[in-house]
Amino acid sequence: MALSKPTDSELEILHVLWERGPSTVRQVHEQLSQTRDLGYTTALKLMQIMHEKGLLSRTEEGRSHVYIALVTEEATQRDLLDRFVGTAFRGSALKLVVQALGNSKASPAELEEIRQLLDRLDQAPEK
Amino acid sequence: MALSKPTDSELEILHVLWERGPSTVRQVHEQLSQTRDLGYTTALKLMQIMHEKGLLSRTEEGRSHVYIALVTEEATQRDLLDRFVGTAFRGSALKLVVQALGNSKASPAELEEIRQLLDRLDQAPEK
DNA sequence: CTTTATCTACGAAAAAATTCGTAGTAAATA
DNA sequence: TATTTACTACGAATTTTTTCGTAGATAAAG
Repeated sequence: MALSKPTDSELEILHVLWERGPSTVRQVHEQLSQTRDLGYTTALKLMQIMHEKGLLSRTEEGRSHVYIALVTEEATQRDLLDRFVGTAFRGSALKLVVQALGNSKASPAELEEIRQLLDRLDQAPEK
Repeated sequence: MALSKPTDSELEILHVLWERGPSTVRQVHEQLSQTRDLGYTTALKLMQIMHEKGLLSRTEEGRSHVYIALVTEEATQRDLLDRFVGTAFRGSALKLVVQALGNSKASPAELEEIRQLLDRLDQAPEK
């Protein structure tokens, strides 16, 4: 069964948890509210919902809860990317890559990194 | 002024119009309903809304309307990709490319195409 | 002990996106 | 001409996502 796609807000919270590691609502809210207007109980509610959905686990720590992401950043990105390639690029990962490289101002070092990845893909075409 | 991001449903309709060219609601609905359950008036309403938003233009053709996408597939993909890199990959186009290449089973020819693109980017680092 | 601060839980409003029914109209058909 | 068919327009119900206020509980501070 495929995970349900996290909403944009849920993704914001996941980012904080991935970055900070296990965190309280207070901590997550503090970080998010630096870049955007968000009430404390809004963050709380979101995290409660994410907990219900199985996206986060939590442990009691004194009178507050410490939340932990139950999905990894990598798995989530893989999943979101798959969907995105499907909906926005009609399934063509190649087109997406070309577009992404075209848009981005990648440094020579980064371009080199991609070359090396391509070489590895050539050598190991088998899954 | 930034375009507003098309919703998932709107994107589906845009795909049909990009593929078929100018089309009536009937034609769009026929195609969409092959892969998903969607009422005729739902498609109609969506296209009317998209017309109001300036995403589509339309001309009367007999007693029906022929709709045309006012945004190109390329521009839309560029815009969606920018947002997506931001929200899902925290702005790192490189990570997205690496992930996309890793997931996809690209053919040697496609890998070669990407190499050539990288070469062009090397040679023309100036915007 | 009383007040204040800090939590969670919960309900529900608000906003955004999706869906469809009904009405009205005009063309096509019987 | 009467009926059926194929459209659009429009209002509104539904669903999903986001947001927050209020209540209750417990710890900390006065």
